[in-house]
Amino acid sequence: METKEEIRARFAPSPTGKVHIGNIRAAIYNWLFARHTGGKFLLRVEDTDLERSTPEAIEALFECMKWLGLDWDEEVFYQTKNIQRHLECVEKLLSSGRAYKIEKTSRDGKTGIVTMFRMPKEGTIEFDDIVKGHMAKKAEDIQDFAIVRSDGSPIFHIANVVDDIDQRVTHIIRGDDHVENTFKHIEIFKALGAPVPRYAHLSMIVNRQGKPYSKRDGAAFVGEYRDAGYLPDALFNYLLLLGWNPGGDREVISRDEAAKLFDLEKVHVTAAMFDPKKLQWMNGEYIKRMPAAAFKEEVKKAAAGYGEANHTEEWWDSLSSQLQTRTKFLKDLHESVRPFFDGEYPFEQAAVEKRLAKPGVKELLLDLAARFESAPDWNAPALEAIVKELSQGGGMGPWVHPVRVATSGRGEGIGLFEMLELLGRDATLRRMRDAAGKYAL
RNA sequence: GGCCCCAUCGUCUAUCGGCUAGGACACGAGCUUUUCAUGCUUGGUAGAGGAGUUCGACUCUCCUUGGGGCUGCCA
Repeated sequence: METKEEIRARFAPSPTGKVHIGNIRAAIYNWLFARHTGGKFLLRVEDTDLERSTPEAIEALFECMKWLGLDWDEEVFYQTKNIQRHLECVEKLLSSGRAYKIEKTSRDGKTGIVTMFRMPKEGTIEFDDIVKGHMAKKAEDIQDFAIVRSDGSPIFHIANVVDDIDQRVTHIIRGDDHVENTFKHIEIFKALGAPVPRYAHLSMIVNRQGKPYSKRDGAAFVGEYRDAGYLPDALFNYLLLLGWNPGGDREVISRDEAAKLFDLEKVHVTAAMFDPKKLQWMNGEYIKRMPAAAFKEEVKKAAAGYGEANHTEEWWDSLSSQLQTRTKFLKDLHESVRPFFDGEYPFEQAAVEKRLAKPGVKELLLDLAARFESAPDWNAPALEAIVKELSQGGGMGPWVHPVRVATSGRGEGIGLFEMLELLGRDATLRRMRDAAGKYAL
């Protein structure tokens, strides 16, 4: 009886300081596959490019993984620590005749001895890709290729395969750009007497022109989305949908649910175009679905530094519930929360011109301030009743707009009367009168 | 050039031979509304082209066209 093989998937980026969204999608699919199957998700750092693989770059990679909730199993595997093994395996290939040394001249004109891997000269190499299906290629169509440089350092092909053997990787889920390499790598696995893992090649994320999405097309790195205020779960969900869906019409899918439903076989073969608009929508969905308490914490965080007002929890609850449906990005909170606190707040030029710098507005504000002052209760319904009475059944716009700009400096925000309630009587009256003097005609 | 892969609304996609081709984003209209949103209702837009298989093809086969990938002492 054969014991059931443990599934081991891996994400093996070379750290460059920034993690590309296409790359992280591969990480997401690996993670999902491992979590779905109950297998292991391994992280291997292919840090053989000493120039770029700085400690900072590696740290940035970890950070990005953590931000997206991509926790890995076992210790991080560093490719540079396995160079001895790579070279040992090359020796084996050399002695079995599957590798040979030859003098070559590189593109930049330097001549030296490199070690080449010998491909078979006839027959076909084939494998069943979990997403692309059956793949076959005539051996004669693939050239022998270098595995050790003239300076003695192992090249990607051998390092990658040996590491996969040593990490006992059973499933290789990676970018489409590696399909051709797969035919080569399969031969190395065989030549080394190792079992050939299963492969799944993911299509690329492309731009409007159908070319691989790059930094020229917009934000291409995970860090940029974090800095722009995207929620990690929203990015995760959006990237997940770019090439896979659970069937039916479900779109907003939690990480756990995705892990439950994920199926590599249903991953699309076709390239997917990146749509920032839909990502933005997805982010809004996640903000709307945030637990109220969590959102309130974000509001408080955004307000930190605007002066210490002793607001009650009810006050914060009210503010944050008003804000939650109108917030597209958490980082916008810092600005939208500003008028609710004492101290300077900016007046938007356009809003001032449109709503305050008009004849009659000064009297209107002063008159309304007086009426507000004698309001029996300071709450939204009471204030609304006052304006409603003034408007005599017509629209409340002529009163509402100037008051909003006068008290917040901006043309938009949460419901006006809710805002005034939160602002309180003193601040509201003071601001209305100040603005009447400063800006209104 | 050679080899490999791909092809449904503008975009992401559902469909696994029966389709009046469904959903989401984006866009338009409307309702709700003090603003901005949310919410609700609603509109338009798709199977690259050509053969074949079949009672029946978006779904299967072939060709054409178009797109992408690879073709390094990069990964």
